[in-house]
Amino acid sequence: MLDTTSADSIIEFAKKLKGKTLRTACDVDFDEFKINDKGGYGKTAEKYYFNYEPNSDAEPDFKEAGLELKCSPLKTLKNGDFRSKERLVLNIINYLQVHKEDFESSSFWKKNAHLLLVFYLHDRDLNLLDYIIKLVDDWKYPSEDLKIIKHDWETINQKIKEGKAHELSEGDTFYLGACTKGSTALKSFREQPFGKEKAKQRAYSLKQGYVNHIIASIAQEETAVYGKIIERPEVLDIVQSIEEIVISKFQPFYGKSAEEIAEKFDLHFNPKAKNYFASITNAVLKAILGIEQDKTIEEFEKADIQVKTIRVEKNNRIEQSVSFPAFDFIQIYNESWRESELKDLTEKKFLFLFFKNNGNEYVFDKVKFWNMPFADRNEVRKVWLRTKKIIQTGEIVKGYKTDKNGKISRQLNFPKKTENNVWHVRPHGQTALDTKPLPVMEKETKEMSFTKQCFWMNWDYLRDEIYLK
DNA sequence: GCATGATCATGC
DNA sequence: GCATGATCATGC
Repeated sequence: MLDTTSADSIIEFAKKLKGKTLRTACDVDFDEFKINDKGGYGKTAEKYYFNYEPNSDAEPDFKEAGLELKCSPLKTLKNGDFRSKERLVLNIINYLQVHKEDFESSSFWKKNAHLLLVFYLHDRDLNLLDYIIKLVDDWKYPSEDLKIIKHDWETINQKIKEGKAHELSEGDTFYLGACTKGSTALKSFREQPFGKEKAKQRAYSLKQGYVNHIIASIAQEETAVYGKIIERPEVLDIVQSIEEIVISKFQPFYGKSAEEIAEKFDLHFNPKAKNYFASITNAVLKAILGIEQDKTIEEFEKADIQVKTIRVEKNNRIEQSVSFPAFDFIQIYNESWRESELKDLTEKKFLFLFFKNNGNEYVFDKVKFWNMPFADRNEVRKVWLRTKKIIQTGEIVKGYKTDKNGKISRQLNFPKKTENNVWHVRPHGQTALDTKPLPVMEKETKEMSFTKQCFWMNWDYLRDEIYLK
């Protein structure tokens, strides 16, 4: 018998879901219901497994036990490991109220201090009732994480107090994000207390990287995989944030050459490799932060930080724009901007490591944390929409060019660097023959695949908005 | 074998 | 000098 006043009893009951599906776990004839709406999974579990009516109260779902139920999808990696399919969305940020709260008495903390997590394996071909439940456990934030989450919560509050709720971005924070929630329609815009501009509705959320950390922790793989930057949580009481800790650790190396740094850490990389500087910075990042080389940087993973190594020339010119992984034409074709990977990327936090050419070598210049300002995110959106349009029409190739060696290259219609101040599209594969499938036949080549492409951040945008600022 | 994080090479 | 299409070394 489920005792809804006891957290232990509820958790124990929930754990019986492991290995089952909602259809097999609930004593209900689901053929009588139609369940397919978004959020349907959690509602169904609440109603038919835990036997209570879903609500949107400010209190946790299991009020007496202080337990908030969250159901969330997993995906499987090629090696069989589980990862979170998405961020974990928590309660809506009430812009008109939260500025009066402090963390300990906040609506966020009241509702989400103790989570009951049900992770199921998502499969687009299945009815949600048939998703297999893989991991079930409760979650309380370890004290070192909680300090970062509290700092994140305060960062979000600060922006609201400055009348900038409409400019909120997930990249503002590390573990706890302010993610958009609800439709893009006008009705999902909200008043904010200190600004005239209406702000898109957002919810507190645990970043995908942080959810992965929870999953690893539940699956007890954690110690094998992760290293930590912050060994002693009390450090955070003195220093303000992850940003300041990382920057302070890098500062002693400013002015040293890449070779000097590599030598100091006994690192050996091929200087001709295109990722030479990235290899060094990645290894040094770990060395400086006191992390073993075969581990990943836990705090960075949890916060989904994008690390980019950049070479700057003497005149502050940055020779190369910044690339990202090749995109999937079919995915873009099927998605809206709101669902897109690129929209997520524009809300991520970046760590840039700059090396500057002093005439005969590249010297470690500085590091900079950054996330994209509101107005520029909209520019990226425009580039994405144009890219999608081109994929939809199948008009990718504009023409051909032959160089003096008789080598033919194609001219493409994808958004070029000259068309937008922030962002563009260019090829990104092993060769021009390295392709990905298309949803619509390319009109010129008559092929159902095309040379891999990716989004790029314009180098002059990087120089003006990040390096020189 | 391919994703990744980059740089190279050509021509205007 | 810079835009653009193409390509490379590495690691898993």
